[in-house]
Amino acid sequence: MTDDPLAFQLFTEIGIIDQLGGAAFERALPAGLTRAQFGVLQHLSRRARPSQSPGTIAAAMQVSRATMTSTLGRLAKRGLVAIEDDPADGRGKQVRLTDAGETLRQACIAAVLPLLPLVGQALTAAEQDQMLGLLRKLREVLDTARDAAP
Amino acid sequence: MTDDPLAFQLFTEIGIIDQLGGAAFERALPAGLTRAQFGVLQHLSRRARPSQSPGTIAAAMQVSRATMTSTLGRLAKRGLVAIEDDPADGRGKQVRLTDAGETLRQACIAAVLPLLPLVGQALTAAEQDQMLGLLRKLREVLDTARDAAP
DNA sequence: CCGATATGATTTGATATCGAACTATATAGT
DNA sequence: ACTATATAGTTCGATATCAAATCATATCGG
Repeated sequence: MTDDPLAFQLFTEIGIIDQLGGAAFERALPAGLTRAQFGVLQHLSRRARPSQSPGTIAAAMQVSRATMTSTLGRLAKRGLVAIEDDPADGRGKQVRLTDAGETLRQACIAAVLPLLPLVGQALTAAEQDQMLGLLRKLREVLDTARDAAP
Repeated sequence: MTDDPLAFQLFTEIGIIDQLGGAAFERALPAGLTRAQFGVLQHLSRRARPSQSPGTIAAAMQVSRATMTSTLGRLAKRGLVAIEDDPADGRGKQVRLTDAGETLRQACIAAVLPLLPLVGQALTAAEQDQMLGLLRKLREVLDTARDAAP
């Protein structure tokens, strides 16, 4: 069970943590919001530009445009974002957070904050820092490899 | 963008790495096999017991029984595993790897090995070791929290 | 100016995943 | 023995995700 190559084990652990952490996260989120949906709200609220194209958001979230179409559709149906035609480009759309979206986003933050100490229970601040550095290095290489391969 | 709590950033990186790594992995896998399917083949081949119940496999893979029903169904349809009634328990099933499944599993390993050096490109062996230790600590806490919460 | 190519978004069809409801069998408790 | 409860597996309806195909509009080249 532990005779796999180190790299294999790394991805196994990462996959499990993503699953466990994501599940805990969504359990805490109000109103049946999903991680993907919260991610979009969070992304939109952090941007200086009040409105972005679906493609830009998809790239930032590292998902395909097809996925983003579907997620944005659900958010729009709940009135959390507004999607309008881009006046500057007939093909494009522009997405912005509505007031309801911003309100719910803040509620999500509040709902999720209590989970954070859990990480502190596992790792000291120094360890978290260290881990973040390692994860970033790994992510950058994977990112580069992806751009190169297809 | 980086003013999130550390723990937040950790999970963000982990999510992205899981996505990028998983995508690269599945691109390398032959015959449109998925990570989930490969995981089951791999799990079955590593066990001393030649046959396991769906529930046991689901627990080992950290997914719900419902998910495993669906994945096993697809594997069985391709003849990679055999599913039979458990003679000792009228409710249960027993799953085992077929010869075709074992053959394909080995092909998967061969197809995927070339990806591993990618990790070495990002992290030294010592760093990988360190990271694995940190990931395991985090996973264990999340695992315990999950068992406690529901 | 127009045909060729590129780009933005959507649709379609597949897989994974979950929780909840359901079926069938097993086990416990009295 | 019989009812109550627990467990194994499946089914259902959502969501996320992707690749490929499609549609509309932009842009480029000549």
